[in-house]
Amino acid sequence: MSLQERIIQEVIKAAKTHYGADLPSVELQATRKDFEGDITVVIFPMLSQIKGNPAEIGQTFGEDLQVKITEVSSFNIIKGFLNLVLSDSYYLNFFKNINTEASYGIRAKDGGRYLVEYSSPNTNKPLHLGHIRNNLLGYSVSRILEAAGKEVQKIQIINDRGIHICKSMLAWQRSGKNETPETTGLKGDKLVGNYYVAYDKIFKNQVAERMAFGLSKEEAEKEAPIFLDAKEMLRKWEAGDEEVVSLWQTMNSWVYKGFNETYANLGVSFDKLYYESETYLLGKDIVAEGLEKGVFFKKEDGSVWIDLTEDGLDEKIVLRADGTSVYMTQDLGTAVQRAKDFPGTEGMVYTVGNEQDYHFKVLFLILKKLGYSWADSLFHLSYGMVDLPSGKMKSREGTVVDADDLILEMASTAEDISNELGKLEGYSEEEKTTLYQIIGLGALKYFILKVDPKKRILFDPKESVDFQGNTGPFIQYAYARIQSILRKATSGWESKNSNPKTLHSKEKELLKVLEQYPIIVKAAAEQYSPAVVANYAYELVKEFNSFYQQVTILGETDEDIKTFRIQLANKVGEVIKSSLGLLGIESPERM
RNA sequence: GGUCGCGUAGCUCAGCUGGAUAGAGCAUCUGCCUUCUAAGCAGACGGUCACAGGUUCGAAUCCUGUCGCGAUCACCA
Repeated sequence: MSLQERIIQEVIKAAKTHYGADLPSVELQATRKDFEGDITVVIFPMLSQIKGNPAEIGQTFGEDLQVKITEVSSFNIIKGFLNLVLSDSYYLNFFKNINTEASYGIRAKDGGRYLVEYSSPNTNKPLHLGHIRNNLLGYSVSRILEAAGKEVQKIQIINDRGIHICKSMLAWQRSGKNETPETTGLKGDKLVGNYYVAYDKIFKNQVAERMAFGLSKEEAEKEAPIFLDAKEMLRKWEAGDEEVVSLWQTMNSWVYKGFNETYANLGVSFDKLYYESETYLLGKDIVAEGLEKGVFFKKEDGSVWIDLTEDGLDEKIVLRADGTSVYMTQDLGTAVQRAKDFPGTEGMVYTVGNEQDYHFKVLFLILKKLGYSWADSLFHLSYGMVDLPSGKMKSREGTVVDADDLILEMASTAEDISNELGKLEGYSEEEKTTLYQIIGLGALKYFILKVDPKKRILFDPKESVDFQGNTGPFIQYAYARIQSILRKATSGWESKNSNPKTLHSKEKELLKVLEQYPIIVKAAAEQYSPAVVANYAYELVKEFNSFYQQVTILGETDEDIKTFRIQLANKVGEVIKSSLGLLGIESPERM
């Protein structure tokens, strides 16, 4: 039984013996820093059960607790708060327990499985900052769920089909230059992205020409020759036209190669890929099934709908009159497919921007109405857009922050700062390059992940991402400092026993933060929120820096205390590395 | 217009399953490198927690309304 549970039990007992009251629950919280103590019992909520003065009630409980629970060394009462001071031996004992634990805070696999879908970009545009947020979130949540004891399958659905792909293909054909990534030296996704832009340019010209002849914008867009050609190409693709399919495969392979490079640079990966071209027909069976069950209904024109007005939503189409799939049809199909591929899954997470909140609400509701037992385990990990000061990023207008460029820029900033500080003598050029990448990415990833996913992020390219204060490098730096100490420490400290009699207040504060780590991991998993982990890592490092500044480690003359401090620093380093790892951030040995 | 989300210091954000005097970072200012890495530490300055009601012993936190910002309400994905 944990100390918290024992305290609660004793308070309930004391309430019974002293006041004859049955407390339904007892509220405990960590004592605020400005007060003396470690754990606080809040007296106010008991006043409905126990009549009396909160201060006197607190006094009674405090006296009882001090006697019954040896770890409680003293107490004080301020207003209705009973602050309990825990003995140093409690914290020393806690440290002894975790000191030998290999991966403190990480739970062993409990047999449950989660699917986490993320990334899933269109294959006609290079990745930008918005995709970076998606990838970092999805990857980090996967790591967090693993740390909470789940087996995680990271999956991606590749949006490799549809009219948008045909547009790039068409523009490539028109240019007649037979350009390839090899001939141009461009990354494949960039090359294809250029053709998508080229298509749009032609399209816009054609629309403008027709509007000049008096057509409305809608009419002009529908009649633009290049758009009609794209539609024709899509028809050919669906019919399996050899030439079209072959070009489609070639251009897609260029894009995949480019994307994989970016994923590798970002440090994200996937366990299973679903291709939309292979799954877009799924879902029609489910629609048929739903019609039979009476969940869906057919309109006169033959299109199939679901009526969600009783649930406060609208009517939603699930199949077109001509029998072809809409977005919803596909998503129904892929969801069912996933449940088949991974039976017994505890949860499925969809990492998709918040502009699709409504879509997922409807999707989950439909699956539930269709009677799938796993429908309740679906979760839309919705996140806000990354906006520029000028507003939304639009690839067609060229107002995007390119993912590859940004990653390079971050590493280059890290290099500039490192050179200025000049602490890397002895490192080879190769080691330095790796380090700049680790620091630059650390800054970028932390910058994005420390923000609550729900909130939108404003990114100003003119103001570069910080490397000081509440940032990734700040946390990485603490890790590097700790490693430096460990390198200098006399070998053998790992296995030594250390039995300091008392604790420095900074040591105690540090141990309190360490004590939180398993709870933080659990909370982050429950909330699907890397931000919880990021804020914890920051708090831990702040506490460590303060300790480091005020307390000497290697200079300590008492061997027992010295060993303890080295071991404590080592443990802090481990937890920093572990928590940064949950964010997909690496911890450098030097910086 | 309907629905959903957000609104906390000049800026970027924590805190939100109700608890003590609302916390950090950046920016501005002041100290600290002859001692384990100054990407650091210690401090100063900075707040009508958008606004108005309500519930409560107690509200940044819960409820209602108003305002502001964003998203969405496609036989696009």
